[in-house]
Amino acid sequence: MKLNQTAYVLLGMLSIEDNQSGYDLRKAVQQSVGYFWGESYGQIYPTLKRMVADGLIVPANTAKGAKLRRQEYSLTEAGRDCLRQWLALPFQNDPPRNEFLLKLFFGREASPAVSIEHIQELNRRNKAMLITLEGIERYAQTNPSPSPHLPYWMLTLSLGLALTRAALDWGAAALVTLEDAMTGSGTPLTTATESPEVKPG
Amino acid sequence: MKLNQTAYVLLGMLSIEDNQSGYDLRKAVQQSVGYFWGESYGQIYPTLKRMVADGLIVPANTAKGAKLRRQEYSLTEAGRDCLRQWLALPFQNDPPRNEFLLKLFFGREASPAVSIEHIQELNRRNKAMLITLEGIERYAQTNPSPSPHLPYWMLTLSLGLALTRAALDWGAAALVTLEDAMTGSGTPLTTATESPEVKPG
DNA sequence: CGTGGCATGTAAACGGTTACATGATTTA
DNA sequence: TAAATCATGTAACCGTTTACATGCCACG
Repeated sequence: MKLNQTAYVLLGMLSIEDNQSGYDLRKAVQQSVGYFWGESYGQIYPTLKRMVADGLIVPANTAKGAKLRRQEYSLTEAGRDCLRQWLALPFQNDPPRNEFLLKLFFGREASPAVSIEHIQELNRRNKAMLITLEGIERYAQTNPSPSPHLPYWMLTLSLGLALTRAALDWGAAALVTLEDAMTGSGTPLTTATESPEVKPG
Repeated sequence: MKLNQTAYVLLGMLSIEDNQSGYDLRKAVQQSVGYFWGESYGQIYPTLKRMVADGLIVPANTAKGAKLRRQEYSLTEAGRDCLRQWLALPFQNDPPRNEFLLKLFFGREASPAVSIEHIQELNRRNKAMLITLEGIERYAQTNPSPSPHLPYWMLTLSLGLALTRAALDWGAAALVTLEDAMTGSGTPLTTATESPEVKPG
């Protein structure tokens, strides 16, 4: 019984809240771990079937209502055990692929304006991300929840905040570097014959 | 002619240094962009064939030596154009999948010791990464290269450094939080009723 | 009555990794 | 001569995304 990562996310989500449908789980993933994890229906539904076959979850009929044709699931003991075992395993470094950094690395082949635009776009995305994360942080602080999950959630949140802020700081400095080099007197970036100095600090 | 990302990496690498074989390119990728990009032979060799068929690169015989049976390639004008067009396109946010954060998010289901161990492991990996990146930085500063690529390379390097340092700072603080909560008097982590404060600055 | 959200699912295609197979050359 | 590295390639497999298909329900 070898599972894919999707299965573990679903187990985790069901460990937080039971009796969720595939649709619910997709939303839950998006709204909670969405900024560092994604799942698609094409992955979720087949995986749920498989997890039922493996005895990790059981179909559970909606107690109240049951208006729509929807299938909810809940964890079995085996499912909870499986989740715990997976949690204790060392985490894998996801195969790192950062298209932004790749384009920046090859930036010399294009006009400096291209790299500048990419950095500005990165800054825009990071600013939006920061606003989102700060909103969550504010919400958590003003609506103190007694959930035992909260400390862990706040830790993931604070890493997100720290990385986003660090990237924004870098972005501001990088723009200055590139724009200086672009408008600089003797050493335009694309035909540099001397190595421009990267100032430490 | 729709290309995969691998093709663009290879174009970029050949734009930096011409006449490289599949083997060379793999090494070049590992040694330069390895900390944010990976490529395997199973991807590189078929892609090279395709790029030849598409006229983006041409097989070039080794001028000097040619001892080993190896096939080198060099960029065509079409290949260079193709690279430039791609560079100017907006970058995609890679589907973000961070298994470390996922396990931390579900941490409540395991013992706090499990999450602590994960953070310690993350810190170990980040420390190693920091040493590597700082080594590259030191090398670049003591061996000033006149390469016009250098400013771009240094930018990618400095982002790597900034993110790694931010993650290490977070890791130290997170350990304190978790260990405090673990040994704390009234509010063990698994039944926390107060949200731990995330100190700004 | 139409739109948008709820809800489930499948099929095709893709991109990528892994394992395997082969053999030459260099270095110890 | 053994081991490490150079060097190329293929086949199987996996996980994932995307597009497509279907249809119900609530609300305006």
